[in-house]
Amino acid sequence: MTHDGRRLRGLRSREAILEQAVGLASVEGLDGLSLGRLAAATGTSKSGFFAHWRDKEQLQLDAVDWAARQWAERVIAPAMAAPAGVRRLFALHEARLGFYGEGVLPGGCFFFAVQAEFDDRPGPVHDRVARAMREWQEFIRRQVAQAVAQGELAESVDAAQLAYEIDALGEMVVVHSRLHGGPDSLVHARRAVLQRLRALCPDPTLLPED
Amino acid sequence: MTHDGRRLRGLRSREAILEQAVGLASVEGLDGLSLGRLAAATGTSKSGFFAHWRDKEQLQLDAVDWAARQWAERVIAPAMAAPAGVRRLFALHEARLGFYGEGVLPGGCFFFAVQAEFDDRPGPVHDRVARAMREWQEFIRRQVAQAVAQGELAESVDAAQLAYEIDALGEMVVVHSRLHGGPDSLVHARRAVLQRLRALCPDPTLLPED
DNA sequence: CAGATATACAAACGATCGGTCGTTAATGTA
DNA sequence: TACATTAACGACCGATCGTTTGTATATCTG
Repeated sequence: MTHDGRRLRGLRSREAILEQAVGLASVEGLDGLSLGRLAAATGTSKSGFFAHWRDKEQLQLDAVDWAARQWAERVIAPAMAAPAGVRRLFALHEARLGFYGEGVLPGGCFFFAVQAEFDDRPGPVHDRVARAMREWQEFIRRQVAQAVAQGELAESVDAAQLAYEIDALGEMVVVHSRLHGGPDSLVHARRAVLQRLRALCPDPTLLPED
Repeated sequence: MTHDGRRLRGLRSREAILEQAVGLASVEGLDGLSLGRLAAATGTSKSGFFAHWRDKEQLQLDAVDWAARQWAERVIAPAMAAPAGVRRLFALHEARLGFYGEGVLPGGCFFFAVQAEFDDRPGPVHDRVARAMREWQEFIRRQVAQAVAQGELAESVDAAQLAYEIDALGEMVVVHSRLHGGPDSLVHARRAVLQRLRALCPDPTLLPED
C-alpha cells in the first residue's frame, strides 16, 4: 500500500496520458477526443487505459481536474506574486492572456472547448466543469472585492458584475484569435480590462498606461 | 427546370431538416450531430439526406448559412428598427440577449458551439464559420463607427476595440447562463454594455438608465 | 522463493459512424 | 401515353467507436 515502483510508474504514465488528453481535448473537446487517437498520441494501446480508468467518463473527469491544476499553476500562481488589489487583478488577466498567447495548449483553452461541449449535456462531467468554472469566477470576484476593500476600486463597483466582464473579455480571446488569425483580440482584451480598471481606480498609476 | 411541385416539396423538407440540424448543432455541435440522430429527429431516413446533400460537410455548410440567415432575421433585423447610432447599437445587444433568453435554439447559440468546435480544425466549414463571424464583427464595428460619426460616441473611441468588447460580453452569456443556471449573466452582460455606452455617449439620455 | 498485484497488451465484441447501392412511388416532360 | 427526373427509402458496407476478455510481464509482499 506504500509508494512503490509499480505505483510510481503507473502515476507517471497516468500523468503523461492526462497531459496529452488535456491538450487534445483543447482542440477537439473531451468527447470528440477518441480513445483510439489518444492511444496513438501517447504511444500506448487503447485497452491499456482501462488499467487506470474504469471508463472514458472517469478519464474525462480526471482530465478536468488536471486542467484545473494546470490553470492554477500557470495562471493563478504567477498572478499571486503581484501585490493584492487592482494590480493582482490585472496580473491575473495578463497571465491568462499570456497562457493563451504562448500556446501552452494546442487548442488555446481546455475549458473553453469543454464548456461549449458540456454546457447543455447534464451529467458528471458537466457538473465537474461547472464547479471548476464557478470556483474560477468566484476567485476573480474575491480579488475584485479585495481591491474594493483596499480602496483601489471605487466602492460603487459590483464585484460579480466586474468579474463577469473581466472573465468574458479574457475568454473570448481564444476563439477570436484562432478564427481570425491575428493577435488583435489579445490587444483588445488586454486594453479593455486595463482601461476599465483604470477608470474605476482612484490611483491609476498603480496600473500601466497602455 | 422551373419551380414545380417536386422541387417545392424538396425545398420544404430541406428547410425542415436544416432547421432541426441547426437546433441540434447548437447543443452537440456540427460534428457531434450524427446523421442517424438527425434522421430520427426529422422522421426521415439517413439515406434520404443524400438526395439533398452530397455528404455531411455540404449539410454542415448549408447549416451555417441557415443559422446566419436566422441570425439576420431574428437579431439584426429587429435592431435595425431602432434609430441609427448608439440606440441601434444597444438594441442590437439587447436583441442578441433576447435571442438567447427566449431559448430560440435549444443550445442557446449555434455559432458559439460551432466556433468552439472548428476554430482549430482547418477546412471549408472553418472558413465558412470564420467568414460569418468576421461579417458579424464587422457589422458591429460599422455601427460603432456610425455612432461616432453621428457624435453619439466620443471621437476617441476605437471602433474595433469597442466592437470586440460588445461582442465578447454578449457571447459569453451563452455558456455562463447554461453552466451556472441563473439569469445573472444576462443581467451582467446587459448592464456591462449599457454602462460602457453611456460612459462614452455625450448624451446619455439616449439610453435607458438601467 | 511463492503468490498476489499491477501494468500493459492484442484480439475481439456489439454499436454506431458516414456513405453507397438499388429500388419504389410520385411528379414532371415529350 | 411513354419516358425522365426526383424524393425518399431499406439494406448493407467498411471503419471506428467505447468496452470486454484473456494473457504476458514486471513488481512488490509474505
